[in-house]
Amino acid sequence: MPKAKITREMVIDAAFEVARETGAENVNARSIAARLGCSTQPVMYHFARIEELKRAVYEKADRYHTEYLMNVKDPEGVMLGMGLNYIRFAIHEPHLFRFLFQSGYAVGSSLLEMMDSADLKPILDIMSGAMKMSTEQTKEVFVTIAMFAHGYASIIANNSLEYDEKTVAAHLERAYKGAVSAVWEEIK
Amino acid sequence: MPKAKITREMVIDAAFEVARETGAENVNARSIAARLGCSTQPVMYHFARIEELKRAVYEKADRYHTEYLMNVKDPEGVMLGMGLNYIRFAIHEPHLFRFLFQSGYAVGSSLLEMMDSADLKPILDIMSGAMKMSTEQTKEVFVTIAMFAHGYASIIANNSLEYDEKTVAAHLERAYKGAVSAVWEEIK
DNA sequence: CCTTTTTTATAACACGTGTTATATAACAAG
DNA sequence: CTTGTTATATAACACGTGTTATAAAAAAGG
Repeated sequence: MPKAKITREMVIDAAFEVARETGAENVNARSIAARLGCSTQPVMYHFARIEELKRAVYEKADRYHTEYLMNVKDPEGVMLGMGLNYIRFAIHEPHLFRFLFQSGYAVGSSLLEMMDSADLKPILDIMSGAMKMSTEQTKEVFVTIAMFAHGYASIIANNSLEYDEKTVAAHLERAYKGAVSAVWEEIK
Repeated sequence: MPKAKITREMVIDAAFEVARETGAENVNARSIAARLGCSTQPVMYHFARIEELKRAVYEKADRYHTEYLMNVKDPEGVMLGMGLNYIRFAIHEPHLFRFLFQSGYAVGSSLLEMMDSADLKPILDIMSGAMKMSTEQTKEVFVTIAMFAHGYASIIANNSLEYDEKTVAAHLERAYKGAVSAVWEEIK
């Protein structure tokens, strides 16, 4: 049994780069084969259906995105930092952003379900501590910031325009301050 | 010169309905012809390139969207009302929403350019009056609400899930209150 | 009613993509 | 070195879409 020259991982990596550079709609047997300098057979050998390959690329993109968001130094400003990273991702990886959020590959969970997911729990706890708020209050601020960041990011990813990160940061910060003060207002 | 049984407008209308019901990616000569109960020729007769038809459908969708947003009774709550309409549109017309904002047909203007567009000026003035704020302050609140609404709407349009308008309205209202108080904070 | 022009129908071709068939090449085991 | 399995190459088919060719049908003007 000769071992494959073209491994499954090589196929995924090539497809990921195609998706990243030109969009996931360009992931197909022939384009990936061309990038690997081989025929379409190695691709079809590892993935009987192209759909499977796209799913694998989606999952890789999802991991990359999560890692990208997590890259926050200051634990005091986790929410703001993650929000900014969310938008920066859209600026630097618009094709991946669109693949992740506009291609129908995402598992369909509603916003409110997402808020209660196990993955988010520890992050919300960290934010909660840094912001000196209850988990419920933190969630409220988070929803506002998440929607704001997603909206901003969506516009950027779909219009491939230059955006000044300073301006974006200023807008995000204002939204953040507002969301926080809205929570304090509710108490009074 | 016999008059056409299938008019240009009938073609656009049929294409609009296809886009609205099943997505703009399904607008093609054969699907439109089938809906009109004719061959592909009447379609190609009025639109030599399918791209032209899609552009016409885009413009119709754009007008429909604008009209949808404008349907606000209470002039006191224009901004909130328009924000809610923006999200409601995504709930009820997800395919049109995606066509309008995620298909690459939108003319590429940056957010800040859009804020200074002539179309928006009168609306901002109305909001400004109702909110007892300067135009600059109104713009600041508007950016926050617009991004929030667009983010919320994008998530809804891309996940085809049921959303409770009451819940959405509550979230939007909180974001609105926060954005307003953030502006007042800046003054102090 | 006939002619001319316009509108429509039918059919075909080009091209990209998914997928499959067939055969060759390469390697591990004996 | 032979052999059998595996990995790859080449080629082909199916199918959907854009587009074009050709000709028939239909109406307006005379």
